[in-house]
Formats: sequence, structure tokens, C-alpha cells
Amino acid sequence: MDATKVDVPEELDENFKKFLTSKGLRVTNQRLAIFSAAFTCENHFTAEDLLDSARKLDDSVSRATVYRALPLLTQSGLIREVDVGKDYKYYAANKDAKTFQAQVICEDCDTIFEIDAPFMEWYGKTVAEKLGLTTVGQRLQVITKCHKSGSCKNIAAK
Amino acid sequence: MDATKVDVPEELDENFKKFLTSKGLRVTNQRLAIFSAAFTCENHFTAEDLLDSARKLDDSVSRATVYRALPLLTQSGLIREVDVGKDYKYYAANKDAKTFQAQVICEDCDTIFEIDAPFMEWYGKTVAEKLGLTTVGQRLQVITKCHKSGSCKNIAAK
DNA sequence: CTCGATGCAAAATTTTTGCAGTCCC
DNA sequence: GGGACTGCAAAAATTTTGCATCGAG
Repeated sequence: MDATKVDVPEELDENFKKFLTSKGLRVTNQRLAIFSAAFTCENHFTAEDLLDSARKLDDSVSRATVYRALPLLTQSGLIREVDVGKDYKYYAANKDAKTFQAQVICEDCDTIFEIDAPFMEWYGKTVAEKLGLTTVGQRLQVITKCHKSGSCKNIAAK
Repeated sequence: MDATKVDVPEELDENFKKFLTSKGLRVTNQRLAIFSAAFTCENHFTAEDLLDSARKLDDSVSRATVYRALPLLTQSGLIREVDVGKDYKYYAANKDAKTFQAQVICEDCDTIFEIDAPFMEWYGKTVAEKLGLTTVGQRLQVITKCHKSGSCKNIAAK
């Protein structure tokens, strides 16, 4: 689709730089590489995936820096953490979707589908309000099996 | 409420033994201690909590045995895993509640509330069906903060 | 220049596993 | 008595951290 190394929209790149400077943090090559890598990853990715991708842009990026950058990226709202109950965490770029997303997680082939579930916003707030608590986040996940039938790959390709 | 070490209903104890023998597994003192401990834990517990409790009943119980027993306990349906997005897993005895449960998780004081959410059964099955996948589990969680106001403890005591 | 950021390797955390000895059936 | 089970300690796997050095502002 393009021949350049980085196909992250200029605008997002600027947003990230603004975020860093507004927090008094420095704009480093490593942070930019990690950020770009996060946005070139197709779907969901792990810290290790991100390290691999970022190193393709800047091979000086270390694992520690990736782990130190991830909280910054989530705090900036540019990526979000997607905990699917595995031993390691997944992340995804916040490309679009401002409504609440549920995940359908296929155990057989490690596929994660994001599904719009706007009514959940209401559900969580209602439940928490009844208990007198402040809602800070919600998670709605359906765990499935495709029995390696390949149906997940088909749907994902759709 | 009682003076004996173990206050697990005789009936449940028998269920666990039956489960073990039906699978061709052996009934050992360690497994019984772990099982009893799981049912004497008030709310949700971690593997480490379970180890501590089990050791009060039988101090020969080792960490490895707890970790090896947990899959058996969940497979038997007597306890269930409750993944709340922390680095370690929580478990809870399946004392009652046959309907789907959602969790309200207070980040400030590590409290987990179980809430009946029967309609979720329908939601998950519908979504997965549309994708042609088989549902094997669901997770609905609301993450909250009580700002250490003590409201969680009050609700829990209710 | 200065102090935040980085890479490296060691540490921390939770869970798993290999092995020699134990004890249930 | 045989083989499943156990405890121990080492290993795995992911994430965090200390420290000397580097480099952005």
C-alpha cells in the first residue's frame, strides 16, 4: 500500500509528540519508533510483538523501553490495553471506534474480534451507581472456539 | 460459627471425592485440605491465599500441589476461575449462583463483587452465533474506584 | 550542560516442571 | 507393590528495576 517505512498519519504522530511535550517528556527516536510500530500493527499486539515491530524501524529499541513506553501510549489515549485473560497483555491502536467495544476471543486460534457494544456503557454505570462507586472501565468478553475450522481467519479477512 | 477446623458440608466433600475417583485420580490429604480451604475462604482468593489456608489444615501442602490441584477443582465445577485482569488469577467457590455472574472490581481496595447478570448469557451466545463460533465462556466486568472511602467494605459487610 | 531516557542484565512475580522419594489403592 | 502424587528447587515467562551511559532540549 506504500513504500515508506512508516505509514502513520502525520497528524497522529503530531498528537503523540504534543502529548510527550505537554507532559514534559522528551521526544526520542525510540519512542517514535514504538509509537509508529503500534500503528502499523494490524490488529492486537503484545509487548513482544511491539518490540519486534519497533526494532524494524529502529534496531536500538530495547525491551525495557517498550515496557516503559506502553503506559505512556495508553495514557495518551492513542492505544488501549486489551486484557483477554492471558498471561501477557494485548494492546491495540485506537484508530477509530469511540463507542464501547466488546471482544470475542477465539481460544483455538488466538483471534480477537472487536465488536461495538454501546449499551454496555449504560450497564456499567448503572450497576456501579447502585453501589455508590465510580466506574473507571468495563470489560465484556465472549470466549469462543472455532475448532481450528478456519472460520476465524475467514471472518477476520472479511 | 463453629469450632472445628473444617466447616465444609459433608455433601460437597463427597462430591469432590467422587469427582476424583471417577477420573481415576487419588484422594490425598493434600487435595482434601486444598479443597476444604477453598470452601472456607470467604470471598475470592488467589493461589497464594489458598496455599496459606490449606497449610493451616495440613502443613505439608506445597505450592506446586496447589497449582496442580486448581485445574482439578475448576474442572470439577466446584470452584471457578475469576480473571479480573491482574497479574495473578482469582478463584471463588461455586457455593450457589447458577446464573451468569458479572464482577464489579474496585481498584482502590481490591474488592470483587459478584452480580447476577442473566441476560448476558443471551448476549454472548447471540454475538458468537452471528460469527459462527461456539461460546465457551463470557466475562463481564465493571472496574470502579471507591477512593478508599470505605464504601466497598460497607457494601461487602451488608 | 543537565537531567531525563536508554540499554543491559539482574531481579521480581506468578506459574510450571523435572526428579527423587512417598503413599494411595 | 506399582504407579500416581508430592515437595523441593530450578526453570519459564512476562514485566520491572538499578545503574552507568547517552542524548534531547
